[in-house]
Amino acid sequence: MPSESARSTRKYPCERCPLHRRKSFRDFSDGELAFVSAFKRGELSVDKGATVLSEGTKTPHLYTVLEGWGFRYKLLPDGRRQIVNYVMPGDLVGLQGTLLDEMHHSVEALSPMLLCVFERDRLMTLYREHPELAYDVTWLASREECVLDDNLLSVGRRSAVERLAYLVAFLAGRAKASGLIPEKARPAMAITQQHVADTLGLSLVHTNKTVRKLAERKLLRWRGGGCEVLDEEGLAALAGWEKDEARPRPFL
Amino acid sequence: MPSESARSTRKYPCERCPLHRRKSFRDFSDGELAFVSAFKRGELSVDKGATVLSEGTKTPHLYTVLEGWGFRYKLLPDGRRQIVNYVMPGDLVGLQGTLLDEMHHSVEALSPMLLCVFERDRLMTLYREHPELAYDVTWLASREECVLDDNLLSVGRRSAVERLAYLVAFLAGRAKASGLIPEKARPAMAITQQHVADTLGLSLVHTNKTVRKLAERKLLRWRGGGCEVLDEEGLAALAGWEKDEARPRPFL
DNA sequence: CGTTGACTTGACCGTCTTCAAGTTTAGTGG
DNA sequence: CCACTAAACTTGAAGACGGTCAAGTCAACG
Repeated sequence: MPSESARSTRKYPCERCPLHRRKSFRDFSDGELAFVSAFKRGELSVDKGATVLSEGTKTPHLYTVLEGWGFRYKLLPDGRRQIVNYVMPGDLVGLQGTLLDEMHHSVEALSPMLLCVFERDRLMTLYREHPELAYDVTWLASREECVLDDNLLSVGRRSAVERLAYLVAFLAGRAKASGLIPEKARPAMAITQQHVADTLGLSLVHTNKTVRKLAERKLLRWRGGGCEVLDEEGLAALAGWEKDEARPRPFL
Repeated sequence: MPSESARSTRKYPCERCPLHRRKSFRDFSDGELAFVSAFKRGELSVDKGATVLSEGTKTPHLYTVLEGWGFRYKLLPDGRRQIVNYVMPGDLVGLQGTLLDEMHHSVEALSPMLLCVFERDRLMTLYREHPELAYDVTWLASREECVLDDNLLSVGRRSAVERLAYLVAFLAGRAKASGLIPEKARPAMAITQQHVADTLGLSLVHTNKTVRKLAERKLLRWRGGGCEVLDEEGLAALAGWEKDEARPRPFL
């Protein structure tokens, strides 16, 4: 039974999608679930450090992150790198490549990742048959835009200390909401100071000294190749930022 | 005849929409034209310097820029301002406010502007009845995301001179494609150095000195309250950037 | 002809970068 | 378990880039 065996290579059929279990994500109707289930064409799992999507290429795929996390980045010809955002469970990856024909950024895994695979050619079918889901796709694109606006404000107008505080609070908040890290425990994220530097538009050396400053103020701690958040509210206050309340959000 | 007089207050009925005339914008089918025509609820014209949309508010409207241009920006509590992008003819304004419930940025006019007014509550109808148009809306959101990625790369990783070169080339390219300025003539944009500073994440003083440097290199000229582009390719080369070819793009 | 907003300029200072070492940690094979 | 290696993190010193302060000039407008 080939179809059965093909099915069985999937870790998660849509009915048991790990995202549905989380209260921060919205529910599907039966019709939607059936459609998405058929829309899903497989799963992609990649190692930590692997490139998921590459600038300048055209993939036939579109993904939703199921497990793990990674980052989106762009490079200048001489190698300078800017991380523009992070991708976490529930995020749609590669939509730009689908709509604009070609990827304008790359995506790399920060941990082992599991992604749900869709086919870009069938996105129009989704738009035709499930307007509510199409609306959700636009919602996701719009929220990404909103996050980018915030990041731009940060990089353009905040000092190094404020930028770091904002980034850490932002990542911790999203990681909790997406189920990447437990909601109750102290947030901890496996990330390198080089990544932080490339996100904030700072040098590695200065990033290190800035981390040190926030550690002295007992707002965070750096240990074992990762960042531990000690005082989420203190960080947010320092950045002059308030997290918007987490209402159930859509996903595919 | 009230309905007649209501109609006549419009400068542009959709059949004579100034955007349709431009080759950089795609064509509507008859059905789409009819729908959009009914979707349109009015026109909004604002003076130079007026606030079109305000962070934290909820408008019942969604707009497409017909004439003029403006900028999107965010503020920190202490007044520091970051301009995140510019809006030009054909751009959809206020989509975030529609999907995310509340505006997360403000929009201000850089010239007198004329905007086409839609009602946010009817966007779902558009998604249900015209999937192709819904797809276009997502396309627009996706392209905005792409531009923001580029701006973030610029602010985070380019030097002041490179940043300015990139911005000017970027604005000139978009202004021509959107019909804001004539395609043939030397591009000139009425903008203040304070706006440029707030876009690039620089101080006004340093922006001025940077403008001066590019002027010495004969790449641009500042005169009469605006910026004149002398060497678009030289600017793009300096920024390490290449403009993507202009294929017909969607709009509402 | 005085006021206002935009642009200029110079001097000084601080943040952040670069360079050039370190040290610590985690992973690997003996 | 230990030695070896590579990657990540740390630290200090010197200097560049960009910020701040404080005066300007200039053009447009009433």
